[in-house]
Amino acid sequence: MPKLGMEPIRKEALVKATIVEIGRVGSLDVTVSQIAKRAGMSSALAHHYFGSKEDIFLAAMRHILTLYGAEVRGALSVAEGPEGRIRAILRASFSPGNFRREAVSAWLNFWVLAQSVPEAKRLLAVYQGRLRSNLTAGLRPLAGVRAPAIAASLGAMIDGLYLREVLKSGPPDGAAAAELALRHLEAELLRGTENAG
Amino acid sequence: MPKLGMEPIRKEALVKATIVEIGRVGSLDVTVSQIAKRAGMSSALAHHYFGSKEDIFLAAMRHILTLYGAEVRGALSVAEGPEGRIRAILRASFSPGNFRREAVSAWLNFWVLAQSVPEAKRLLAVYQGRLRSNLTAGLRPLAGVRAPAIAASLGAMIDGLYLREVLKSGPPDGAAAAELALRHLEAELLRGTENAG
DNA sequence: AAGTTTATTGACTCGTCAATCAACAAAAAC
DNA sequence: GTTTTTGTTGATTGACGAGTCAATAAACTT
Repeated sequence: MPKLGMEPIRKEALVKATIVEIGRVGSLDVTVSQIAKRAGMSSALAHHYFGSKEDIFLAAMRHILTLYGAEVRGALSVAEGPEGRIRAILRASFSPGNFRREAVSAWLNFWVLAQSVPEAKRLLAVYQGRLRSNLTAGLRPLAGVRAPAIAASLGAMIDGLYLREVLKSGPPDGAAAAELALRHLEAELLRGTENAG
Repeated sequence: MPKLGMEPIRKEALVKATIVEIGRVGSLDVTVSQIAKRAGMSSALAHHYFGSKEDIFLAAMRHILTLYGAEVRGALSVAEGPEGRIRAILRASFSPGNFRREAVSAWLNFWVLAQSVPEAKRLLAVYQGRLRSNLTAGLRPLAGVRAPAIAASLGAMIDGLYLREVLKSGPPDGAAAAELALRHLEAELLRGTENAG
């Protein structure tokens, strides 16, 4: 009993199933059949809607990036003042959702994927560019011309803290990571005032 | 004409070939046959010396970690003074060797591997522990009781800068990354003196 | 010299998996 | 009401790959 307009529904189900499976296995070694089964359809249908396995992965990556982007935008929309905006970005970056097994596996594997799949690399560049842009905008009133430089180092700090938190044994602590990032920012701003004064 | 004592030679050749292949492909999707071929032997022999493909990967990971450790030790051995020791660690961490394709792929994939293979996770923890310990020791004379905290953030900064440098388009610039890490350190130390004074 | 250990590989097994295809079903268009 | 479009799957193909094994050969032991 084929209902019409299934395509977007099926695609979304496949994307979500892909992320879950990657999280379950911890790598990209997931079969199209596994994904399709979790999404409640045959593997043939997965191939029908997405042309290939790689296309499924890329769609999943876009979805993860979209989720993250939405989280940042949501946090920014209720933030007040420059420091509030920076805090909002940190809160979004270190939110519990980003530490769920699926998200962690997704990010780590997308970094690997970016090594060999140009489109994956492009997507990651888009994400990094947006993060840098958001940080720079938030920092401008606080750091003036030094905003871009501080945004760059803060961006690296965010990635590094995330990686640490994710690789360490035991439950990740996003709040602690955000705290450390803020301390880094404070230190950088402090040097700015010293140089300026 | 089987010469005796081939085992260590074969194993080393396999480990190096594994790293090269991972670098070439950009992922762990390398076959034992590919590795064995590059190492100049049959795949059966690879299975003979290492029990399984996973064992080969873990040996390769140990090798990468050993290389990195040796680089750090070498740089430390000629370093003078606390700041010199920190600089040495940064120089080793951002050395050109760590930005070679093989090393990059190795690190990224080992992070992924650590998600599902406990031994891989353990090895990464050893590496992180050593880095933290080295940084803390070097920072002690500069930062006193704040040394451990600064070491933690500097460690995250190192990983984050490495990741950025590795994921960005264009040739990586280890020197620039080391420079940013040093600036971060300066900022942290500056705050320390302010609080102390 | 007979037996054991080490080195080595080609051939093989057994499984898996991405991708394709033929076929079927229902809705829409004409 | 027939044709076309959309949805769907079971079955199949074709390839590949990890791991095993029997067989061969050289060294070392006794």
